[in-house]
Order: sequence, then C-alpha cells, then structure tokens
Amino acid sequence: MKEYSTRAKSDILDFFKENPHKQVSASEVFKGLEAKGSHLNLATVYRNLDRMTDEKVLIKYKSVDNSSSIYQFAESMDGHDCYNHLHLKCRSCGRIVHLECDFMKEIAGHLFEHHGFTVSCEGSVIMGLCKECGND
Amino acid sequence: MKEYSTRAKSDILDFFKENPHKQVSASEVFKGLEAKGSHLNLATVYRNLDRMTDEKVLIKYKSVDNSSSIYQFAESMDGHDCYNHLHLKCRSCGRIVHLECDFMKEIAGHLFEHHGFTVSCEGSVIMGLCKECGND
DNA sequence: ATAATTGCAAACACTTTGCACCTGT
DNA sequence: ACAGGTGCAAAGTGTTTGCAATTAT
Repeated sequence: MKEYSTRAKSDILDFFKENPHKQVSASEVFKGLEAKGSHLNLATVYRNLDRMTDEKVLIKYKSVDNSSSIYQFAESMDGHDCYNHLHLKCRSCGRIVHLECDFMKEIAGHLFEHHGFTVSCEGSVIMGLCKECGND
Repeated sequence: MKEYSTRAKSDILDFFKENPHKQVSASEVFKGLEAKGSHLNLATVYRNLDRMTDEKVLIKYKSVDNSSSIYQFAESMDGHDCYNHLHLKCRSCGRIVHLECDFMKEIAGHLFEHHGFTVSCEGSVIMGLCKECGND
C-alpha cells in the first residue's frame, strides 16, 4: 500500500512541526488548521493522525481526564528508544522526560528482585513536575 | 446530603466484594449484576460508581486502551496511602502492586536530584508483569 | 413529607465507518 | 487507469443529564 502525499497529510505534519512539544487532540489539530485557512474534515484528521501514529511519526497518549486522545510529534523525541526507558510526565506543562540514565536499570532490578515484578516501559508513566514547572 | 441505602448501591457493593481484585468497567458491573438477577439501569450503575469513587470506596482507573474507565474495590488496598507510593500494574492480570518500600524514596530522590523532577504518585503507573504472571 | 435515588430516553463528546467522489501516481 | 485519500453523513462507544416516578428516611 503506497502512500500518496496529500495536502491534508502535509498540513497536519506542518502543524506538528510548528508545535513540536505540544500534545494536541484531533479537534485541536482541526481547529489549528482551520485557523490557518486549511479546512479539513475532522474524519480526515483522525485518519491521518492514526496513520501517522502507525508510522511512528506521532505518539499517541491519553489526555489526563481520559476523555480523548492526544498526539505529539515523535521527532521531538528522536533518537530515543522509548521502549527501554520510563517516561516522566509533567503534570503542569505536559512535557515528557525520558529516563534514559543507568538508574533505570536499578529500578528494574529492584522491582524484579524485591517484588518479582518485570518492568516493561510501554504504558508506564511517572507523573510529577518538571524542572521548569516545579519552581512555583 | 444524606445518603440513602438502596438496593442498587448494596448490589454494586456486593459485586465488588465478590471480586475484590478485579478491575471492571461500568458495563461489566451492569452485566455481572444482570447475571445475578439484579437488573439496574446503566445510568444508575454509572451514578453509583461515581458516588462510590467520590467516597473512596472504589478507585477509578483508565482501561489500557483508553476506551473506558474501570473501577476497583478500594478495600483491596486498605491501609495503603496510595498518594505516597508508586503503583506497579500487571499487564496480564491487572493486579496492582503497591511500591511501599524505602526504594520509593530513592526513586524520588534520584529523579529530583538528577532530573529536577518532583514525583507525585497520583496517576503514575509502572507497567509490567507481576510475580505470578511473569513465569510463562 | 421530602430529599435522595431510580429508570428512561435523549443528549453528549469523541471516534469510526460506508460510500461516492476526487487526487496522486 | 487505479490505488489511495477525502468529505459527508450516519453510526458507534462510553458517559452524562433532565425529568417524572419511586423509594428511603
């Protein structure tokens, strides 16, 4: 199945490139593009977000209140192998911090030795406040 | 606002007492009660689950696929102060393990010192396989 | 008596789908 | 020409709400 390059696709991609660290819902993408004069159908937005998530161009999360899905440009985490480290998520700004240090091994080691628990990173999140947001 | 004790409420509570470690969705509660001959309206189930969550009789989570909310009997974690430790969640059986050991402090300490990140436990989850499910 | 709770149907928000039409290759 | 993408409207999910009827106190 060969991919065509369409206006919808490139407009959506542009939107994420312009907002590399934001996490946005489908309707926010829709409205954002609308504001720039790019009128897409919501269903088209959904279809493209799905596709881009499959292609790992985007990363899909659940919004805090669980009412919807939100997407983030994956390139803002490029180079990261996100299946082998935990993610810290800032409750305030939504930023994702990748816990790629050796301490990760200690955590996995402790959980396995003392709790018989085998960590797998997919879906794991540690919530809190990041460096910037923690100082208020 | 004084609470009345109604059949709906006690049937739902019974259901959770019979399934203390299960995490179930509103419709699973609905169907489970239906099977036992207790016919409630789905809206009533939702309203009671909400109430019981407010009263902290239940704990509300998001299902793995984010499509719905799931509830668990809080008593199965009684005595735990769940706002001060992380939770390990088994990807296979759904069991929640409370990370109440001192290692928790090390995690929080490391994240703060090395990553400027202030952990807060609410909403944090570390996914993986528990002792029982890990051996297959 | 009266305040809380229920059932029902309708409304909601978010997401998905069928299908005819359009576009990129 | 034809596979892939789009718009539109309709359908689907899970959840919430307004309201009249019912039930617990």
